[in-house]
Amino acid sequence: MPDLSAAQLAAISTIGTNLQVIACAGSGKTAVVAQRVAHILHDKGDEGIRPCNIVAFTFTQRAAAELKDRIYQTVGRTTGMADMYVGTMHGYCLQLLQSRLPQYFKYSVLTEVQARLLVDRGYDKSGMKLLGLRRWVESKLYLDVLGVVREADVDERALEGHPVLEALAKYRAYLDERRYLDYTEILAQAVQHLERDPGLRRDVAEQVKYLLVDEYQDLNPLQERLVRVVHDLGANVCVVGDDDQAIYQWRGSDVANIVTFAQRYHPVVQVPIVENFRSSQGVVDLAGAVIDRLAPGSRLPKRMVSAGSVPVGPGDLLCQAFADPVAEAAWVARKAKSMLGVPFGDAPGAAPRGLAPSDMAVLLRSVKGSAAPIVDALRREGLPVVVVGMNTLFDTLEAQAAAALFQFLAGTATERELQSAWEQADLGLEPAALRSAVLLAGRQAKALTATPPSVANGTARQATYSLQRAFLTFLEMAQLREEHVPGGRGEVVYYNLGKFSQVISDYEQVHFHSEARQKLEGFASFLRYQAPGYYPEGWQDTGYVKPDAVQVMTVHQAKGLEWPVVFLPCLQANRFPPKKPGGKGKWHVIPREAVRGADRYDGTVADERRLLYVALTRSKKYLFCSWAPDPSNQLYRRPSEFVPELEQGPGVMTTDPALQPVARLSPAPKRAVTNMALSFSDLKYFFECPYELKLRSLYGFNPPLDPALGYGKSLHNALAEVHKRALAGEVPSASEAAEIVDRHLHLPFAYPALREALRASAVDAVTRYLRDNAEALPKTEHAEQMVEIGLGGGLVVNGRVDLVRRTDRREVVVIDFKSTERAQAEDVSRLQLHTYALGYRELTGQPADLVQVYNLDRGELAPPEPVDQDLEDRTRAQVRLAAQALQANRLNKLARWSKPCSRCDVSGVCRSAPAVRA
DNA sequence: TGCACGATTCTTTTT
DNA sequence: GAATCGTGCA
Repeated sequence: MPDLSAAQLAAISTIGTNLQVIACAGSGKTAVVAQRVAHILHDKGDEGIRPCNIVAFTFTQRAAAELKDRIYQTVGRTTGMADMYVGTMHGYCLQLLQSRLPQYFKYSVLTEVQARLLVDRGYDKSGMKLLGLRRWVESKLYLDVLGVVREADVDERALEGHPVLEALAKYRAYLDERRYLDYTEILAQAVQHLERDPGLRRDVAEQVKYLLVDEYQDLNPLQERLVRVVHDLGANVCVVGDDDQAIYQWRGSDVANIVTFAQRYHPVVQVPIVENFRSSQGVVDLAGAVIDRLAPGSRLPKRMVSAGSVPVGPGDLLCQAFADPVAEAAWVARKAKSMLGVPFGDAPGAAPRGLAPSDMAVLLRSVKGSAAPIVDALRREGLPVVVVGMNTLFDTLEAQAAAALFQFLAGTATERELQSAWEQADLGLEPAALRSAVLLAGRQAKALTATPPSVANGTARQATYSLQRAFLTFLEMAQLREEHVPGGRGEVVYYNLGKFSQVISDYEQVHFHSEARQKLEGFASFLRYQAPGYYPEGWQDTGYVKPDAVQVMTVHQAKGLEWPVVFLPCLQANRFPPKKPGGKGKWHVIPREAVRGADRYDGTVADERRLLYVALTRSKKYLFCSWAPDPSNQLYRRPSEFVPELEQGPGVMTTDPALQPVARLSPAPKRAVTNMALSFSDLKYFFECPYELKLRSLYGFNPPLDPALGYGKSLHNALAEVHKRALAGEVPSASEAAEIVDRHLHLPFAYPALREALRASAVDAVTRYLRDNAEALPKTEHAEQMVEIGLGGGLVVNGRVDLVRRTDRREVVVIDFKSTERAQAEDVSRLQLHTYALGYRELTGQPADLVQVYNLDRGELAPPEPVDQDLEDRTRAQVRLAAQALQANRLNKLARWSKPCSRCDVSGVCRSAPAVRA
């Protein structure tokens, strides 16, 4: 940590009043926030302030991980850190709902795609029909509209009698009926309960004493209501942000929040931190010149100054024009290559190192429209490239092959087409194996046509047709193996097929009960017409490994990141700023005047200017802007309106002087501290089989939905309620079991007979548990307790302990519940328990004495096992080993077919069962 | 220079 | 469905 500036010190030490930190780009605000947390804990510890009294909101999970890591580094090992909330607002609200309000235990969260599928499935029930929007084609718009109505500052009077309100009510009832929350609903429900529910208000008032809000300029009105209500419950509020970096208005963020904060909260101390420690004087001056052209009234007055140690040199800042995009891309690639090994000092006084590919980024307004020529050129120069967020799934041959399987099963593709799609994909399959997979699919298709749909709703159990099983079976029959895919494409191919498996899951979760033929036909047409548009941007890669590569991404994605070298190409008119999209929009559905500040959704030149400002301030030293007319497209023939001011900006040259540095070093990537948060379930998979973890968590292969799915969780939730009530001093009696089970039982995929059977066994289990544990329950110490184990080096393991209680002899016992739904190897659950014991120690500073497993199906408490230091050390070492394997992407298959393989749902794409192999 | 017309294109993304 | 381009005409 470098010496703190006066402004930074002021921000850190102001804890007595509300605080607004106006943090310019590169002002070291993460460090400031972390230090402020440390200061609060240190200073207010005597007054009883503990980590659990502090809540910090970030905008993204990535930012949360970074902040958390920084706090850990700054605060050091303090007990109870797992109780400090550092994360997104959505995460906090969900946790609030699901830890304090039992009616929410059984709810699950829908992704955007799933919400859309659900709306299309229930066109009428979802309320969409009321607005006269077209099914499938306009469901995205419908959800956008519902988002605005729930998240914006809506003028109720202007909307009175408008059908959108009725539609929203229907949509909410529909979600409720299916026990779902969508992202907006998480916030909306939490805010509503916080504003109205006295019990919850009391709890939160008691708990939250300090609230930190990062990226405050990006909050929308609903999120601001959350901050307001927590403040009104007595929390000290500190908001950190920079109005110049507000780039999410089109999503409803309201800069007015940050501009008027001091008028709306009091008392408030405002601390501007205008020193930029990141960039050279040249970058700071250029960015300053750009942002100073914003209309003065709309921003907080400030002037960023350079406070870092990075020197400026001639040719550091360029803004060039090229003949066409290909020439531009070629220059970018050549320049990037020539920057390799250029000496660069990361910190004042630090020995310079040679720049590596990962020190460079190419920032674009839109990856989709502009990335291709640049990525090609970089690859041609032999530079490793990572493109974030480009949707390529349905363009890949393997995804098309997977889609062909379902087209074939649905009768919309021929056997020939199926076979050839898989041959085209070139996955290294044995012809005979592929042939047998195709033939089996053919037999399945035939069987489906033979069964008339009318028998579908017979009284007997209708075997549900599983799309996922069809997919996995096909892959198994075809004997697909990652290591047999030619050309080193195994990892990519598996990643894409894993994503496809998630597409199936999304569809099947919503259409689970459809009759086989209908389900197939529906899915096939979904794949053909909808899916490419439903999955707009590729998912962030989930790998833990960060390759040393040039990053290509959008400016939005670059927010909060920094590089020594930044390229900002494709500065064309109609691209940056982009031309307005046409089509039916929100304002065709809801009247503009009903939404306060409706204009901000549309995007203005000012927004684009802020976006440009964000792009420029990502650079530490080298900043290469450029544009070129695109002769193939009449829209993109002129330069962006920002190009002239960049060209005339302070210190900018319009041709590359191409000065060679005196001495080049060999490229050495900055040793990145990779923060890694592992969940207990990751660890569980890892210890069972590292490759299973890879297939499931990294690639995303999902098992077929089980009709009994949700039973284990329901039981778990029922017991969670029992324990929470016990903690509150109110132990339920065995006669309440049925009532408790009914509150928590949620079996979305069970047919009626199964549901009844499972309900009966759940009531049994809970009754038995309440009866057998009547005396032990009052000794509950923690239920559903979050624990966290810091292993150093940015590595954190977190999870939730089912139950901690005291024995008659006052020993602390950590208990985990098991139901046979997902039985697991003995040694794995032992390890898990000992990890929990470690977590308990980190949480309380006290060791746990015993660990124990309670089998819910049999109502049996296994003999307790003592925790000893030696076991703890071994567990710690083992967890660290797992993390290292994950970081190194060393997730290998088990040596041979073994017992876990027979239970593994995804073994079909890993290895053959012994019988088949013979 | 101003206007009508047809052709061509349509971003950003977290939870 | 609408924004914006180039083209052709007055």
